[in-house]
Amino acid sequence: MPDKKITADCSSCTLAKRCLPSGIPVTDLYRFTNIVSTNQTFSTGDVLFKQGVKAANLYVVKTGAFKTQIINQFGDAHVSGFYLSGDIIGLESMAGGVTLNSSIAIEPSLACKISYRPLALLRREFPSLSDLAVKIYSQALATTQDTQNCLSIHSAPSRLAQFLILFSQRTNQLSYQQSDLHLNMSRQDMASHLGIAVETVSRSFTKLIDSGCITKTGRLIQIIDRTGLEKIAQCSSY
Amino acid sequence: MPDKKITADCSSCTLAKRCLPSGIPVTDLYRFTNIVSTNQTFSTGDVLFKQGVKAANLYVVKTGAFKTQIINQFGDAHVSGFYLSGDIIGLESMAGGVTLNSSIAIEPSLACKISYRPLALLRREFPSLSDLAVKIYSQALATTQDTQNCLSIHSAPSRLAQFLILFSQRTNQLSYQQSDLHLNMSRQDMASHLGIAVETVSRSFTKLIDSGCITKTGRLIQIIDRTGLEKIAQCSSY
DNA sequence: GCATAATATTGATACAGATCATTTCTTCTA
DNA sequence: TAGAAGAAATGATCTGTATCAATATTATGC
Repeated sequence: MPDKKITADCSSCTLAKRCLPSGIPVTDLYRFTNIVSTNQTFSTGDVLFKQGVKAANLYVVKTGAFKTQIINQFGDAHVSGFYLSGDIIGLESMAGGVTLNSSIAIEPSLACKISYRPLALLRREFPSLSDLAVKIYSQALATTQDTQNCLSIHSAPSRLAQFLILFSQRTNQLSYQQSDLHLNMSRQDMASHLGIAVETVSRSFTKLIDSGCITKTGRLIQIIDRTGLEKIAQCSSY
Repeated sequence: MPDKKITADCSSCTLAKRCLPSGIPVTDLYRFTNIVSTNQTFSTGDVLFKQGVKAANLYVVKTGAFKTQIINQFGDAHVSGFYLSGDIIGLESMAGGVTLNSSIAIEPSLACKISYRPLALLRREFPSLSDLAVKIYSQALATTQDTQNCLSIHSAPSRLAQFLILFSQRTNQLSYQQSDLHLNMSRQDMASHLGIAVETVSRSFTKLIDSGCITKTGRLIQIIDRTGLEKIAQCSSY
């Protein structure tokens, strides 16, 4: 019974404690695993969903990373967010019925797909799942506020510094002092997300390195002086 | 029994259809009115809640307008959002237990206060209220994404144009083509929210007026050429 | 209705970052 | 491993916006 094996995966998943199953009593977990398609594989550039189509699913990132982007009428894309292990994609389109953005894998990734409808039914049945939903949404809102705050910072190096701080907080939630971070996204994606030119991203990296706050080898960043980085991030924000 | 009169207010409220009561069966509405402090009055500058204190309440704007702002360690304030009639304030702090921003009235206003705790109990009891919560959160996320998108626009006039479009969509949800809009906030607040200098806000207004897209008398804006305004908004966004 | 303060606009200048061009580095494939 | 294609960094120039200063307009209290 290979099917059962796949859908029964949630109980042994390393993310289970942070993910939606934590909202369901262990004895009823099978109810949840029935509505999940676990561990779907995505290569870099693969699309989870396109902007403007019927919104039908949530995706939980298991490994790897995704971005969401919004494309306006002139075809300009803006990267609205990055999603890492444990993050949930598709929350903002649940009410409207139409996807507000596209979601794309930015490295080889695994994600679990959950349909809106059966999830809503489960939520109605299990109050603890309803509580979890509110908690997840509340945190998602807090995260977008952080991002928004970051975008309101003026100088490019400050904005990049703030981005690195936020990113390191998200990737190293367990050990805040962990200083290594792997930037999964291209400079192009970072530039779009931060609202600055690609070249300016590079130059800003150079400045952060010269100031002695970070080191960089490829896409691997090491934060040497977190306090210094925070000082740079706090300059010239409205 | 004046107390009863006040708490029984929701059934006759003009916002009831958009507000939380719509998630509760009419026959049980009294359960909801019991946990609401309706029509609390606020003068310009009055504070709903301060950043960094215990988060305990949601506020629904009945009339008037509020802003939320985040203050960093250096005392720089960033206006993260504006809240108008029907909007709900305090959603993002529900999970963490601590307020992530301050909320301040920007004109004489009325707001209804709802405590988190009893609301959560009601939500567990009424699945339709749980559905509504998800819908409200989803829409709130969509709104912040709009804002974020706006902040990623480069040129100041484009950003202002986009802000005006979004603002008019929010204030005139019923009649999209309505072209009058009253900007409740000061130039300072707009500047902070848009991440540009106050002077640049003024200059950008002048440009929008010169281009023939809008007219302006004080804080009252009239959109003359919506298509033109949208074109300006779409220029030079990443 | 006037005086004062607060808010908003306009002007002049300097600088940060966009843009285009070029070089260096990295990654992928044969 | 070499070569090609892509991504990232660096350089030079020019434009847009921040900043500081001054003026105009709108609100507010007496």
